[in-house]
This record gives sequence, structure tokens and C-alpha cells, in this order.
Amino acid sequence: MAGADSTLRRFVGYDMKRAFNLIQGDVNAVLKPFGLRMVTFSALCVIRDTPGLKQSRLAQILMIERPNLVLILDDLERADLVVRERSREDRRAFELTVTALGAQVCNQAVAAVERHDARMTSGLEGAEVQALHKALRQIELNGRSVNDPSDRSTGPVSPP
Amino acid sequence: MAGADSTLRRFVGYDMKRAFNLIQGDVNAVLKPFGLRMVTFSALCVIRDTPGLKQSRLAQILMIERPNLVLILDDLERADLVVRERSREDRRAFELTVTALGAQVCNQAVAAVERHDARMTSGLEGAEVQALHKALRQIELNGRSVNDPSDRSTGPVSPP
DNA sequence: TATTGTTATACTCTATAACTATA
DNA sequence: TATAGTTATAGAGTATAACAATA
Repeated sequence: MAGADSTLRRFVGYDMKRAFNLIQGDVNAVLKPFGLRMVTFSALCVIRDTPGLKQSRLAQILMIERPNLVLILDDLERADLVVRERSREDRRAFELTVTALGAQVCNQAVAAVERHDARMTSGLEGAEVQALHKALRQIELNGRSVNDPSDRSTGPVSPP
Repeated sequence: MAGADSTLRRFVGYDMKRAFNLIQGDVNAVLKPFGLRMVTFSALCVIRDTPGLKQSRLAQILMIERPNLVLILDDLERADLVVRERSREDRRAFELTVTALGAQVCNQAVAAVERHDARMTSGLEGAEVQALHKALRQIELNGRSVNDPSDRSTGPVSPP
């Protein structure tokens, strides 16, 4: 038989929602022993790779609103993984860096998430996983263009 | 330069979260004129394709908790798109069917979501979109196996 | 006047326990 | 006793307005 959700299975968004819900549940379980969630893990990685980063910039990179980032950084600072230091050039802003503990936890968490990722993509060949990354990034570009009419870099929206 | 989130870009989950957030925002905007959200649209489609469906079964199919489904069906019933009727065989249960209006709105919404889907996957060839569906469904299978050790149908988890 | 970080708030989505009515 | 649907509730995640300090 066809399956009760066969109409929905035609849509990428439906397959993606189901896959993502399972990934998110599993990755949060993987990160829990480190005291991290998906979003605090993401912030920790970006700060580690970009020392001195300002909060506004981090919010842009992760596409989250500034007010929501405050709580995420409070969380990371409380766990002694990240520090906020006043910028000397612009005393409104904070420069973000990871602590020694933060760098260590980040390394271990990245390794754990890599294992999680391998589990989630098992049964797919390397080329299939690369094609998946490519497709997801193309969709991200298309979605940005839809939400921001000034971005015509890839031209997927309706022609003039 | 490498991009501040290059560590995260290695993970399927990160690319998928970003792509899905954009898809979800766009599809909800597409569905708003129909008075639908992603989840009420999904429920409407499944009910239309499976007349007489019970609420418990629908919750299983869409992988949502029964209490949350109640509000979704209240929403659809209030809009006169779906009706709940007491089952004669089991008077605890409700049988779900779409109204004539529900069938009409479902048709139009499916067409609108098909156009949304084409927009989101533009720049990808048909074979790439098919490969995307395949990869997402494999991840869903892998994720189910992780969350339910009794499901070894595809064997992606650690061997005994 | 504009920007950085913050507070407060609200709205959605999701998850769990406990209730009712039926089986 | 077990199940179907419901209620109440609590926890995330997300979005906006308004404020203080600084530019």
C-alpha cells in the first residue's frame, strides 16, 4: 500500500522535518553529557574558531536574534567555557573567547558529534553524503533569496 | 577565508537545520492565506488520503504526541476543514474525515506547496532532488533505529 | 542619531502527567 | 486493567519592543 503520508512524502520539507527531528533529538542526547545543547555547541565552535568575535557578529553567523544569544552565552559563561571581555576599541561590545576548558570540551564534543553524524548517515556512501550537503546548501541559498529579495546571487526567484 | 562556521559545516545536522528553518518559514508564509500551518497542512493531507482515520493513528503517522494533535484538530475543525465523528465500533475513538471545503483547501494548498518546493529546490537537477529524498529517508531510518533499539531492520547501529 | 548588549515579554512547538469515558 | 481522547502544564525555541551605555 501507498502509506498514509504519500502525498507529503513528495515534499522535501516533510522528509527534512522528520529527518531533522530525529537528528536533533539524537545530537542533543549526545551533547547532554557535555552540558551542551545543539545551539550552545554551535556557538562554542564558532567562538573557538573565531577568537575575539563580537556577539552581534555571532548572532548573524548563527542566524539567531541578539536577545536569544544573550541567554546562550550566559549558559556558556556559567559553565566556564566562554568569557565575555569588553572591547577596547568599542566599549559597547564584548569580545568572545573560549577558556582552556571550553577548548577541551569543544574538541571532545566535536568528536562525539562526528560519531553521531556518521551514525545518522550510515547506509549512505561518501558521495551521497557530499551530495546531501550540496543540496542542503543550495536550499539554504534559495531560502535566503526568497526571504531577502535583494539577494539575487543565484537567481532562483521569479524573473523580472 | 574559511567561514566562521566551517567546523559546523562538516555536520549534516547543521546544514539541515539552516535549510529547514528557511523552508519552514517560507512554507508557513505560503500556507498562511489558507489558514494553515505546516502541521495542520500535514494533518489535513493525511486525513484526506485516509478517511475514517483515528486520532491515535494520525499521531503515530505524523510522529506527534496525542495531546498536541488535539489542538491541531480543534484548529482544523474550527475552520470547517475536518470533522470528528464517534466511531460506532469503538465509542472512545473519533473517525476523521475532511469536509468538502477541506478537500478543496487541501488541493489548493498542495499545489501551492508544490510551487514552494520547486522554488526551494531550484538550481538542483531532478536526480539531485531524488537523491536528497533518498538521503533524508535513510537518515530517518537511522534515527529511528537509534531511538528504538528494537528496530534493527536496516542495521545501522553497532553490531552485537 | 545609531549601535551593542540587555531585559521583558509573548507566541509557538513540544513533552508529560493525570483525568474521563469507554473497552 | 488498558486504551482514546482530553486537559493542564511546563519546557524549549523564537521573535519583537524598549531600555542603558557607548559610538
